[in-house]
Amino acid sequence: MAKRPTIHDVAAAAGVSRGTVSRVLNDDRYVSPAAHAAVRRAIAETGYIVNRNARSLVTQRTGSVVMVLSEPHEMVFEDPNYSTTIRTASRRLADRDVSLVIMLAGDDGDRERVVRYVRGGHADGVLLMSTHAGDPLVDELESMRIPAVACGAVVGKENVIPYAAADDREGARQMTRYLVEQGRKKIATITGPMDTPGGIQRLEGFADVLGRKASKKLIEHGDWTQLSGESAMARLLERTPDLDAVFVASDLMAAGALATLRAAGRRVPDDVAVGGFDDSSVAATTHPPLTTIRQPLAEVAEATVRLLLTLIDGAGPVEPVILPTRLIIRESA
Amino acid sequence: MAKRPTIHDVAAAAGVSRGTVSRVLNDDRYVSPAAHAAVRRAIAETGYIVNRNARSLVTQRTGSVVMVLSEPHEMVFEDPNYSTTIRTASRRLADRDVSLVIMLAGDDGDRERVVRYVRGGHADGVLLMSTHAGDPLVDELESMRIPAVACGAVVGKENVIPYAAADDREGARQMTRYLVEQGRKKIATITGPMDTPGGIQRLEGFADVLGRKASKKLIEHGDWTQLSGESAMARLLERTPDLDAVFVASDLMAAGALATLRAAGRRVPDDVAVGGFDDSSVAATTHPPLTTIRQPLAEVAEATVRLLLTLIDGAGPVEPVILPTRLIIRESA
DNA sequence: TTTCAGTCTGTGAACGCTCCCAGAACATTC
DNA sequence: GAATGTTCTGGGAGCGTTCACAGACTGAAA
Repeated sequence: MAKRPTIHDVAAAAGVSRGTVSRVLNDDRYVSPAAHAAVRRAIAETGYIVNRNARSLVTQRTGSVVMVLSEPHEMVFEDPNYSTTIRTASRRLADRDVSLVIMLAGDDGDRERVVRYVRGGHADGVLLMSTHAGDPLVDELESMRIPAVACGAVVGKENVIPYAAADDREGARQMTRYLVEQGRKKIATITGPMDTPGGIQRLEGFADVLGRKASKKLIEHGDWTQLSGESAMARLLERTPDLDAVFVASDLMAAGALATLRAAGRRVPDDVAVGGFDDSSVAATTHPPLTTIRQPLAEVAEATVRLLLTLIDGAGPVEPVILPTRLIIRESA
Repeated sequence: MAKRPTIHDVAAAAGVSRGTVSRVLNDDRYVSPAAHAAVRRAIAETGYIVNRNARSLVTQRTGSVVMVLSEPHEMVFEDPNYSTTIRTASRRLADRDVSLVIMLAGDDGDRERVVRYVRGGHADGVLLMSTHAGDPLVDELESMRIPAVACGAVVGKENVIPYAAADDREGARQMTRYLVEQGRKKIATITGPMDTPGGIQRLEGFADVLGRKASKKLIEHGDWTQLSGESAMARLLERTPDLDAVFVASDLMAAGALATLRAAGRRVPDDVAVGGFDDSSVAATTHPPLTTIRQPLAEVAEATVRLLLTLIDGAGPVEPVILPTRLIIRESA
């Protein structure tokens, strides 16, 4: 590889000094139009590209951001959201010439690595993905005072880690209301894990609409997996055979619930209406296709990035951003 | 943020010189046990973390790798493989203390950014994901002589960009053979785009088994989406109403094909057997669940990383790695 | 005792950039 | 024409490392 041109080469080619080239590079004041043009030309001629390492060394800014993916169980695989979020975030950050580093935080070793990375000053900010309640990493980041935001609230840290998220609670209300409007009388729900914002808030939305009709008997918990949806549905059916609708807090669990209902000889939606949540790719492939709540995943990711950049620029403080969901009517309800 | 300790501080604390500390840091020869211990202790005491920028500046090595995601159409969203690949790659790279930067290469602007990044010396290697035939980026990277490998072959560049991939061709043979063994006589196929390795090789495998019985009439092309699977199946059905099996080159397209078949009143698998490919998450949720071919995604990602690291270490040259697939029997065939 | 190879250590010189200061060049005002 | 600002430029210093080199200290062989 031929030696890359440095700021020196550009300066020589333009007939000015390093200082002037640096000023052009950083849009500083006080550069004569002539010098500016000469430098621009020299940069083009030499194919000069600024060396970020050298720059970071003196500015203490890195021009990159870490996205930390928590994967407590291997199961998170099933989450199709990651793809969208990673792409969207990458795109928006690139618009600002900030690069995105991905790090996993599954076990303590991983977490230690993240801390070392951040403490080493290799990132200007941190983007938390699906961080669970009580994750020690959050406290560590907090103590480092590095700009950090979460994509989806971090349960218990809503006031310390800013976040962007879909309006889970209102989404759950939309679905529950819809089921009520369809004339359903005995509406049950299968929730997500109660240490995740989706688990908690979708249940709250459900309860908001049903009030005291949302009895304990009609609530079961899953862990977002299809299998957990199957078994939760079975328990529900055993306890309340005459239920006529169920709001499932994720499409994947809803797919499981559908299987159980079919096995039990219940027709969907005739006997039992099923509502999902997410509008993920499985929603269209189930039989019948799922009526569900669409989350604006890309917008959530964009908002998260926006929050982080604001924080990094020191233009904060920032408020959480909650984005609206939408009812998608298919055939299951 | 309190000023971070430098190698100087460690040296002072340990009562040695910068050089010795550096030697300990890099496991150099010729450090006395006493000095070694003192430095280790000092590092722990001061909480010292090496500054990678400063190091990169002199070593010209960055300790990071870029993963370039091509997204020619927005559609690639549907690809559930990204998640797995990103996670696996991140994990394996982390084992070697290499960090993973994600960049998109959707349009020319993106590509230009990638080139600038790499040319700027910010990565030790490049990991190409789902790069299409004829992507100009490949030539550019080639001319930069930076270590690059692909996850899945780059069509037309198989001999210049090393890669790891699932054995698409043999996987297709497995499925086709299985359909034949089940006594199916008129077997059709829906392929992927013919500028992708999966599109090409899964068709080849199909043809390998069927020989001249794989007539043009029984072949239709899709673009990996569910919708394209629906319409391809419709065309097939119209042209050859008496087909009794179809091998679909992806699960998502297979889900589409199932919908068309159901709409046409064909029972699956009684009238028509359907075989998919990927064993992605939709495979289990379709009705009936898909018999399909499982790709070892995580292993492919691991192998890709291994190839790249070998190349970076200059321990190359390397050979492409092809990993075996497995037939997963469910109910659709 | 001298010689020599092998170990170990400290130091100056980069790496490529930005920051800051001193001073030159130019306008403007009295 | 001097005094005072304003714009612009060059170059030294320093960011935190590694690397190469020179020199000091060992112990064994001559």
